Amino acid sequence: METTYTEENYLKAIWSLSPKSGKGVSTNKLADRLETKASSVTDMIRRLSEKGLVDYVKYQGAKLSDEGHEVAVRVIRKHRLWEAFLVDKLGFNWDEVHDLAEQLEHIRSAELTDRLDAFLGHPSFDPHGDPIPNKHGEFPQHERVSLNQCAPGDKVILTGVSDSSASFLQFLNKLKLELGSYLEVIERMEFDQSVLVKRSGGTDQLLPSGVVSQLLVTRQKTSV
Amino acid sequence: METTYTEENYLKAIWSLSPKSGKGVSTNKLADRLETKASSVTDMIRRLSEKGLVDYVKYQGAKLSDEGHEVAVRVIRKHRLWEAFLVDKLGFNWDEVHDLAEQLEHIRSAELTDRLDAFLGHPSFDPHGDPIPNKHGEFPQHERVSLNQCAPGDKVILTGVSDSSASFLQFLNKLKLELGSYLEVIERMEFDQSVLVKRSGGTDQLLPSGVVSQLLVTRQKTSV
DNA sequence: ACTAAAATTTAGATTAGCCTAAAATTATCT
DNA sequence: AGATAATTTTAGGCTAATCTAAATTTTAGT
Repeated sequence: METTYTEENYLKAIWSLSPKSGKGVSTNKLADRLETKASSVTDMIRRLSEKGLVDYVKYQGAKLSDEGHEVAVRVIRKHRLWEAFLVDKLGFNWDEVHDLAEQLEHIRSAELTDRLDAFLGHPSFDPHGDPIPNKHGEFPQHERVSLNQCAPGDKVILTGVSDSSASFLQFLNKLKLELGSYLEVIERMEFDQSVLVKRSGGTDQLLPSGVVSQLLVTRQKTSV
Repeated sequence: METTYTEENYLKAIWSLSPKSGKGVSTNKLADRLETKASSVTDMIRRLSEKGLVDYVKYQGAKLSDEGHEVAVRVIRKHRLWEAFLVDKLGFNWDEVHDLAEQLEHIRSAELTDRLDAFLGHPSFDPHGDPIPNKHGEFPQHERVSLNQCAPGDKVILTGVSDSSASFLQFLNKLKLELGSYLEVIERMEFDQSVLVKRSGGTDQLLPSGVVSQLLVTRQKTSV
């Protein structure tokens, strides 16, 4: 089955917006994500449905079919591998690579993808900390939680962010936070829900609640 | 100026088919190269002409404008750099990479192109021996020398002959040598000054000294 | 030079992806 | 439940890139 760039972008958007409930993704949400109009989305969804890539019932949003899911995961794999390449090999900053990967993810060649994967040493996570599915579409095991959900005493590694906007990523740079950063939760401030953490150097740092809620971490050790 | 993939492919085709005479490239030649119909070519040429990328006079073919030439060379630069990447870094064979490079050449990012260039060590030639223009669009100097003057280890492209007699050219055909052929000098035989070379397929071939002295080559990479 | 052949352009259609405006459906609020 | 708001779909059009078939222009042969 041949898919166009645009179709792949729709499938990817449906994948990432799909609620755990198993419900369809609404037309407006897709239009919003894809920066297009609801009517265009309806159009495309119907075409994807005719191709068997999406299950679609009028007024009930779009769900990926098994085949659509496969295509979406393949594109996501390529996106994340290219991001890893751009950062690890070409020296880009992790906040500069998204738009480039949006282009590179559509290059068609399973052989290229697999060779790139090998060249990079079969990485499990991309520079944003997102998991990279393997060639069979399987995601690596990992349990990530929001820093919000951590208790004083938790020792964690920053493995991802919920907000990938440039302004947020630049703010993180200012805070000297990056993927792989080690943090120990000291205390959550009652006053405004900001969180005091200890950094690997031993220095303390106060993280505003707006930041805390966007940080995804993997627990190294849970207190209590 | 924004250019679509298709426009870039047209510009590239015009570039590579442009005769030295300075005449335009004919509609049919372009249709042939681009595997499309003459009427489609006329259409596109007119659009490129309106954009100022091509100089076009009805029935007289297409010539690149200065701006069109710039665009074409930028695409060619990307194509050849990606080919070098695929072969040198990912281990593809040089005859497997063309179609992939046809996709990758359209990735839009001067920054990426320049970083890739640096990552590859600013190569002057791609795996097919074609010169890679630098970021200013300048092609590397190619100095032609007689194959006689090459040392073992030199990697060269056949770019000319000193003897244009029919009998010599027919002999070259027999030897399957043509302009653009890639050769790696293995050894010069003391006995009769014939030269052992490795051809692109990996096979060795012995060239009699009479032939060697008439072949003009461009060094891709000099040993020593 | 004239005519036949070849090359090129024009005319009119098609498809993917998008748009606006209007109509239809579903959700929400008293 | 009924009215209104929000969401979604339909209808009708647009553009880029392509096609076929017909018309035009150039080239080549005698």
